Amino acid sequence: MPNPIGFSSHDHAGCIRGSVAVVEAECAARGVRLTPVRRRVLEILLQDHRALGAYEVLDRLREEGLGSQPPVAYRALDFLTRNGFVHRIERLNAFVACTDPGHDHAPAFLICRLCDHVAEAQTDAAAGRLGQTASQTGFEIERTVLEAEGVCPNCRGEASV
Amino acid sequence: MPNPIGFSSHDHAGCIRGSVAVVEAECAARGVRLTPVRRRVLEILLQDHRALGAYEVLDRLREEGLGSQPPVAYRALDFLTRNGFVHRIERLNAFVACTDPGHDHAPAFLICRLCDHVAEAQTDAAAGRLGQTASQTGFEIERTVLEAEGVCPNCRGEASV
DNA sequence: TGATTCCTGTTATAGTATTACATTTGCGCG
DNA sequence: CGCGCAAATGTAATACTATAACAGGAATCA
Repeated sequence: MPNPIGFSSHDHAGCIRGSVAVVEAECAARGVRLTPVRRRVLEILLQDHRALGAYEVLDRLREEGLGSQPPVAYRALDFLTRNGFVHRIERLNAFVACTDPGHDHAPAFLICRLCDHVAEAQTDAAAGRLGQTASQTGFEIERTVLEAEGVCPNCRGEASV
Repeated sequence: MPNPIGFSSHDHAGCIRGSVAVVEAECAARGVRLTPVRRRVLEILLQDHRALGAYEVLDRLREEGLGSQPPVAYRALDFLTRNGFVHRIERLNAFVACTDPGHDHAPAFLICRLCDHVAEAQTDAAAGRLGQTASQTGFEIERTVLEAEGVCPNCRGEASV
């Protein structure tokens, strides 16, 4: 998959089907279960390339009778993030579907503060300047969070600050 | 100031006095007010090179009779972060005093998941791979969050995973 | 079929953050 | 001086985010 999906139009229905299929295959390969709730949460997140809060996800589940209490949503989100199918956006306390499930990667995000859309990119932050500082001091990096906030190309066109 | 303070011992009392003095001068220069609550919150954060949650800060304020409701702490923290004297750690929903107040900079953090200490470093993430992706797509980066989670040199020595 | 493990349902509660409005303080200016 | 504005604080109420704890159900495998 090329790089920064999220701010440009594309075959969205196909994009959803494709991702679900990949995740299904990955789950089978890893011997973990993509249960109905988990699958539905993934689909909900795939609908938008937007970050949704856990309670937004929960609201949708409720409408569909798939569970109505917070732990239902949090557990599904936890499963999906543990397996790399969904990423958590720390800056927003929210979640987005991974645009490239199946490959291990250190994700980075471009977050539009106007429309809340999120694009996923790749990072090698741990290899750069921060990585040098870390190795100099003996700090062992296990995970990096890299999130850039700003204005996306679509919103830049539309005047408003 | 050299680089990664936070995991090594140093003249801490002096470090606090120095930072407060710099912040005082900056406030005067910018025509903003370092009120008693704001000053105290800064000092509280300077005590540790640890990230404190807003409610931890609030507890200390309460003990000292400086305000007892959440907005008191949040407003002071907001002032301090707006002015770059304190940074917010998104990963922890918490706050640390800046180790180099007075200079505009894009901070990055090394967060130890065992002892919760935080070291501040510099970043140029917006110039690296993520910056390329951004400029290719027309995304305008305003701010970056770069936080690395792992194990600090002190905790690595002490066996426990 | 029974044991085990993983998943789900539900209640309750903990932790983080903001809105709204009343009051006070600092400060420039007539 | 004292009026008036802007900024800061005090306080109550509430919204949003997340987890603990335990009971029950479903899939898997000996």
